[in-house]
Amino acid sequence: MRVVTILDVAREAGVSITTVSRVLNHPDEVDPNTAERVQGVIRRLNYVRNANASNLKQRHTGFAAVILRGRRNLFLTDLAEHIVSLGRGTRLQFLLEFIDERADEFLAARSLYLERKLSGIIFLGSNLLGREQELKRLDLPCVFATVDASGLNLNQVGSVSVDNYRAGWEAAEALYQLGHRRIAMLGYFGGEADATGRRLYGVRDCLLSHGLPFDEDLFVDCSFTLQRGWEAANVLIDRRKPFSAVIAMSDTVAMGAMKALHDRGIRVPEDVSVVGFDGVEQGRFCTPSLATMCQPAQEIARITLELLGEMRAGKPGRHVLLSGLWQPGGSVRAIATET
Amino acid sequence: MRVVTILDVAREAGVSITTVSRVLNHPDEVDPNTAERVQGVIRRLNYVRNANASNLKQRHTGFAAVILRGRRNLFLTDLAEHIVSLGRGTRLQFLLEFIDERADEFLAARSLYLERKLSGIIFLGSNLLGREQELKRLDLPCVFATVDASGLNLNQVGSVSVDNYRAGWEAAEALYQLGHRRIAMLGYFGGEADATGRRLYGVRDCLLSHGLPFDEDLFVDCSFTLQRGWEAANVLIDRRKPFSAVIAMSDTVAMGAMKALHDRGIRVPEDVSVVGFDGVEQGRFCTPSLATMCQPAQEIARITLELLGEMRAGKPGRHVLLSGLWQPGGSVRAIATET
DNA sequence: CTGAAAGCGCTTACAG
DNA sequence: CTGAAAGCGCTTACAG
Repeated sequence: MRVVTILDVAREAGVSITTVSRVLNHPDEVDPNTAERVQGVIRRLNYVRNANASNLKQRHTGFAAVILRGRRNLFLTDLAEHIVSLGRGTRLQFLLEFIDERADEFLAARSLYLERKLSGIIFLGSNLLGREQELKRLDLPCVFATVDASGLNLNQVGSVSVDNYRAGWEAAEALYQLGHRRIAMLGYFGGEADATGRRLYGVRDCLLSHGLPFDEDLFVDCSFTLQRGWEAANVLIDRRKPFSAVIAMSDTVAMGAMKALHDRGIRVPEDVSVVGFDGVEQGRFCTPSLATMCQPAQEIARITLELLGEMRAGKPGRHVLLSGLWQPGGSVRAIATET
Repeated sequence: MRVVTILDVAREAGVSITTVSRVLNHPDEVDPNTAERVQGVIRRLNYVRNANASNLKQRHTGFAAVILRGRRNLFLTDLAEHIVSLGRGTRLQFLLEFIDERADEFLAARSLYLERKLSGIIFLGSNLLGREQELKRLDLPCVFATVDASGLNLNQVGSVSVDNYRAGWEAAEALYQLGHRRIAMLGYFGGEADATGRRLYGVRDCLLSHGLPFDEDLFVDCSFTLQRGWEAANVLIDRRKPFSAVIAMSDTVAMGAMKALHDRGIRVPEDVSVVGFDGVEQGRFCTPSLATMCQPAQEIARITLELLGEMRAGKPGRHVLLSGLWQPGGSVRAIATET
């Protein structure tokens, strides 16, 4: 396959390669007529710039890694897809890495960095707890999507996430308003620096604010797969403590739990209401449809790229907090207030 | 951060850059003592080769693209994940591209190739129909996963897929044996060169072999998302032609259809049995669980990498056919044979 | 076994 | 607004 280069375009358009390059990189510095003619030739010849040559000059690799922790997490997969797709327009190419939910994402980041000389890293579903040193060592623009990293206060770090604490609170409040008092929780207590940990704190504090105690027996720790959600709900049921609602820290877990409830002859929402977190498409197609606290995936993806771009341009990282959006669903119902 | 180049290493080791390059690429062509000394300097200086410069000169870049057509196709996403994960051990790095289900994957492949000088392409969910010329033009190792490309007979092309025709036949046969005679189909008639097209032919021919006519009214064309499956099932219901079972050409479509049936007050499996295709995890957590014809994702991923490796080593492409595996589920039931 | 030199395709500071 | 020329960091055919 004969490869079309910038020289072919230049010859065909009767200009120098400098001008062609300018049309590509700084179109406003070129005479509009010339630019148009060159563009025409580019299209006609199907010219595609050689990224290797381009990046060689510009002294960067044009690669950013997207490290996705939690292979089976529908929301993160979705988010990754949005990011990769949005990135197509830009000069960045994304290397998508899937790592295990409880694997070390900083280790993965570091070896990728050395291998590929990345110009940025995007972390999806990371847990920041006690990792400040590792992060500092990385020394390149990092964006955390879905986790608030403002606590770290590093220049090369930005983040975008929903206000997980508030979102957790609001989800619990929604159930409280519907009359629920015995609310079980399925999730992972990752602590203050963890997205889902914050959700749990939000839920707990909402309940406490209403004078409801945090009941250990109504909490089951689980990681974020359908299978684990199913298992966790079974554990919960086996404890034989009454509950009228379940808040799962992700839709995937919620869907696994719905299945478990059904398998045990417990009806949703007649016997138990179920609430998820994330707003994945699958939840809307469950039976009953899953009520959930949505994270705006599109917007998170867009802002992630924006933040990465800013840091690559030398600006300090920012930390963006978005609101969760409550999505009603058939999986919850109002009940007579429990005593 | 000062970047260490091959020149720094050369100076430090007291040799030419040619020799350093040789140590990197053809160590056996260098005097062992020299090689060792250079290696020492490389380590001491933490030299990492600039991939852009290297790739600019070299034939193969160490990058292969995975082009996933059908963003919302759970099975393909799963498969992509397996491939990327398996690839971690090898020298290949995968660039994952998501393109729209009915977009042109060869166009995407071509521009990625030109931009990044790929050393291979993996197509997930491709439709080969009439694309032989485009494929030939690509002129680099290509593997089609989930589509049988043996009909093309190109040296640089390999494929691995389940025997979709047979799998379609067997799914239909399973329903036939349970007494079903009026079997509706949801999917996309992509023709002989399309994975799901073959499934549909298999279903049709199985029905014909039992003397059942192919009824246009019981077929609805739809692409592979939950939403489209939901819509297609509604179209089907609106036609008011009786049917006792639905075969969907993917689990995603089947799950959308189950929701639609439920929304319209039609019970699964009491009123209608539903069968999917793929074997995604979500199907097992549906209510009722989805009976489906599984594709072995792990194995497809493994063989895909194997085939790519073989072709990069100069061997001709092979075409591997696997068997689909029938997975029973609560979404089907036996009925009294219709007349 | 080793090195000087050409060149991969592009970008940009400089001169006009 | 445009072009000639230097150079990004590497690989390899060629000569020694």
